[in-house]
Amino acid sequence: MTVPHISRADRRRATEARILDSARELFAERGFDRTTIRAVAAVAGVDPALVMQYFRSKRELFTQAVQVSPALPADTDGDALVDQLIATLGLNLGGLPDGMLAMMRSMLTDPAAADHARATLDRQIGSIGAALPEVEDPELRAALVITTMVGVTIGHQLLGLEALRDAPADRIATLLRPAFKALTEPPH
Amino acid sequence: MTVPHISRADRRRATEARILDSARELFAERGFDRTTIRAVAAVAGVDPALVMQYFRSKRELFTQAVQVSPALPADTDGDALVDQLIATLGLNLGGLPDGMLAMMRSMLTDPAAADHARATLDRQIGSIGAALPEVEDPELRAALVITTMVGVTIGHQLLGLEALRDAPADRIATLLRPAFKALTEPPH
DNA sequence: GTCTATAAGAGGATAGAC
DNA sequence: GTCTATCCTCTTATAGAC
Repeated sequence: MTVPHISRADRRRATEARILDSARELFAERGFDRTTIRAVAAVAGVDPALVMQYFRSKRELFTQAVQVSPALPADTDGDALVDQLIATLGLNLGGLPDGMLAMMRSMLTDPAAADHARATLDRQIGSIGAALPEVEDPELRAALVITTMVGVTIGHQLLGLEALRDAPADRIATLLRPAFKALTEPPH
Repeated sequence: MTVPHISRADRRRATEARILDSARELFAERGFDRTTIRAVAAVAGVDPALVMQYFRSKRELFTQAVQVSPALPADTDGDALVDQLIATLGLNLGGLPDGMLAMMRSMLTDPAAADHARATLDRQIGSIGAALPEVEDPELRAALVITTMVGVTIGHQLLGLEALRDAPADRIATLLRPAFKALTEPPH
């Protein structure tokens, strides 16, 4: 009977992953400052010192925890774009990955998270702006679309505003569609 | 020659106001957690212990610092509303009062600030929703308008996104107007 | 009334035992 | 490799001197 090959390296990776998951969860819930190494360790069921052993600092742990690909919008052009934006928003409202929530949660109070967020959002804005070639100020329009999504997501996921909490995601998407169209359309 | 009547009470009020201003400034810049009593005292040019003497705790200082009336939209109805929203946004982009910025800066990481923000935003949503009697889901639409303004304000004032930083406020307002109209209009 | 001194506690990081 | 013990810093808050 073959022994299952759970090497030390495997165990280590498993533990590391568990720590990372716990960290993401707590960072998403409380932000960078209020999340302690001790709390992360407690949730992961390990010793606090082990967390420091694996990741070298709290900052490093955070950096790795929020390292999630933000799913850049594929470069379709024109009308399909609005559909795609709405789809992305629907996903967002359905539940953003913890890594992304952690970044959003911390971006207003932690400078490093702010840099990360700025870079990510600027990239998305550039990408969307490039898909709007027929209008004036494509980048500005793209920025307004993205910040709208950020605002709605914050209101829904991070603040839990009454009027948004109960609303079904597809109803929100339906209402936002014409707004996005208006933002991305040339004046008629 | 009349002696200027600067009573002890007057001096005290002046000092208190200076502390409050410094606090607002720092809370708006760094958020609740990263603002220290010591830093507030330093900026105000007083002793840290004095800050504690006047306000009883850091929390109390914060509460008083963010106590700004959020300028509820007057209850006009229908089309004037969009104009008013745009005007408010224009003001926001021109520079929100520090008290408001402090609240926004902290609302994602400090539960008390989150409660305050939720209450304020819910109130504004209710007020705007009440001014949209002819459409379905007026509260949801109002929430989307408000969260859009929050998102744009965050991108502009708190994150300083490239594409928004350079844009003149009235250009932003012009682009957002049709989006707000779309959000507040019944389907045609 | 204002400041000095310090208590009290939290939390990140480290060294070394096992 | 994992945990114990501890260090060190920072910060709020308080007590008491001047």
